[in-house]
Amino acid sequence: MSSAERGQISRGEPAAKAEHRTEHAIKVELTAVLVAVTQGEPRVMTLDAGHALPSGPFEVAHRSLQAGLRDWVEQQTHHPLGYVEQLYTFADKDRTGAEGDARTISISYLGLTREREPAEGGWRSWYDYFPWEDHRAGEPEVIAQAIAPRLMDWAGKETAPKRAERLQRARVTFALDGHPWNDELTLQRYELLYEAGLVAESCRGRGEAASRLGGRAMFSDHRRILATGIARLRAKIKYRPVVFELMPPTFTLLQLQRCVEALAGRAVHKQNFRRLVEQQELVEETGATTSEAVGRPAKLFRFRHGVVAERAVAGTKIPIART
Amino acid sequence: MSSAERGQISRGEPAAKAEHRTEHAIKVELTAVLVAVTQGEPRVMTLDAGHALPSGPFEVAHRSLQAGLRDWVEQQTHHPLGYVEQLYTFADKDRTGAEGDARTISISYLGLTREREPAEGGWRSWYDYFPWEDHRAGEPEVIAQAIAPRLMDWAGKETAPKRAERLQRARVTFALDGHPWNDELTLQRYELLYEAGLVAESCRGRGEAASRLGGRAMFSDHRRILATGIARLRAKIKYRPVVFELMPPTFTLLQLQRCVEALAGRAVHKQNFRRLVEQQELVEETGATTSEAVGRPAKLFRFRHGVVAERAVAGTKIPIART
DNA sequence: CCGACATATGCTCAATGTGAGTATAGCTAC
DNA sequence: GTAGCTATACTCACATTGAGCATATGTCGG
Repeated sequence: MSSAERGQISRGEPAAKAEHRTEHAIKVELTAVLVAVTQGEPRVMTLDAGHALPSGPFEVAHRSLQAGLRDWVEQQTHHPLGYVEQLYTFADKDRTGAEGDARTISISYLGLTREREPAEGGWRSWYDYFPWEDHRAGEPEVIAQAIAPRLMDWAGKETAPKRAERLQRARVTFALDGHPWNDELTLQRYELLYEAGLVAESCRGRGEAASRLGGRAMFSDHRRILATGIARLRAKIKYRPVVFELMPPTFTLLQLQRCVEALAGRAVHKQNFRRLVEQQELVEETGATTSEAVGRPAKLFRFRHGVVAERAVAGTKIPIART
Repeated sequence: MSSAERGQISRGEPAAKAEHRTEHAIKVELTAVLVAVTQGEPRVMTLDAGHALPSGPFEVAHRSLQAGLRDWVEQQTHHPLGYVEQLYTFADKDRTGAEGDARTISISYLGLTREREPAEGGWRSWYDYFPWEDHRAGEPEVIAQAIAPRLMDWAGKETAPKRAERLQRARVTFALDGHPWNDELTLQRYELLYEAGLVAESCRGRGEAASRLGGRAMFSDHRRILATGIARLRAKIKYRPVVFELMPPTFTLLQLQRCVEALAGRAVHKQNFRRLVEQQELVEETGATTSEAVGRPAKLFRFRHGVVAERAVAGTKIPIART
């Protein structure tokens, strides 16, 4: 048994070098993408008239990163935080807005919750920020009308090898020339638009006209963080039963489907959706039915919390239509 | 167009609160899980006689987190860093060893590379640290012999509701009672053993005897970071063509299979593996064949770099045998 | 030169999963 | 009652996947 295994060891080289650091100029910021789905729209909690995500500095007093995040979010939004998972840690020098030369590290988190009644201020549809991401009613016009031609122009400014690469990226991420739409590429799409100078954030300080793509901009790199959160959530609902964090205690299968569709930004085949949800035993009937205004009443279901323990981390497999 | 979209905005509430911070006591550490596969073993680059991962503090002078990481790794290991992706950011107060009360944030990265000739010092099989993770030749004895009974004891110390939960976690993560083995649960298994006090790291400062499970311990929370890297890589090879970052320029399909098996810690069905790799057009023949000592010569292949661009982020689908 | 042996490679088959469509049931509004 | 809507049950073709059999092409010991 080595000394390390008794917890006595002190590391050599790396620890020694650590003494020379100049860490006093590094700030650590915690940022939350807090998501809820209401009235068929995926919503994100914002501050400052929709320009910022809840965030605050990590402090020595915080027990953990998550604890610090919870403190800030509950303080700023007065909204409780349920399911939380870490997203990404950003620290690019040129992306954090006009903050001088101090370095800021943003540790971002995704939070899922049920929007409380009555509807509070900060909730906004995430498609306000990414209109090109909503394909529930087919491909949004902005892609063919504005995005595609501008990306072509942008690629055209380059010469052969680089141009081909730009064209390829545009085709794959925005489903041009018959490529299939991939809902999980939200971040890649935003980054492509950023590089192409088509979002307001990439024009900052350069005095250029803001984009006319229709998406709202945000403070600092918050829109990038939001894109990261959307991409992660879209990927995750396909193999982990996290959708239920966004649902009320009981719900109909159609409500569940609408929730998934809102998040994924695309329509799903109703019958297949039911088949999958039921045969995976993710839900159980409550016995009650809804009495909505119109149509045959639907059975009410609740999430079977048992599956989380049983299959641990198995797989949810939400079917997402491909055409 | 709002002021934010012209890049003029300064955030209200959160920015104001940020002034009260006490960030001077927070250190930011960059840590690398650098992986290579040689002689059929998945290896990780270590320092300090295998007790630490390459790491160093993030400094204001670094262009980005990745740039800082590359600097440290190349300085400490003299080994170039190829493919890199962020893993996770840790900051638990009680997991970073005996460093007083200064808070340390560890931002960890996964790096993939080809081990250089001649074999250098720091490379170690990651199964030295996690012997229970290698199921290529069936379930390792340590699970039935040592892990399972001790976890049962640990669960038995609790009363009804909590005991059931512990038992369930043990069964699912370690494939007891007929549950299938899930190779991606490396981190969950390590965390379970940590909680149960069965790894040396969780006995630190408590004077308890170190575990006899056979796994090497590491400095601070480096073994947890390594577990995170293994889990991520095992998940990723199944849907992204990252294995090729670990392969030489040309290779046979069996070599590729052995590499995947080393990483996943389980055997795969040979014919199905070939079928999948070939029909996905991940590789192309070089025209040459190997002339190994024994057996029919195998065709040599190279990775088709085109697929990365073509299918962007589509899916590799490496088949992993279930029984 | 032969046969044992080892790896490479081609092919089949059953079971399961998945996308898409048809058909029927049970409500409300008029 | 019927139009119109949603709920729910089945069907079907096709792709994917796990598993195994068969054959090809080398080396090696005699």
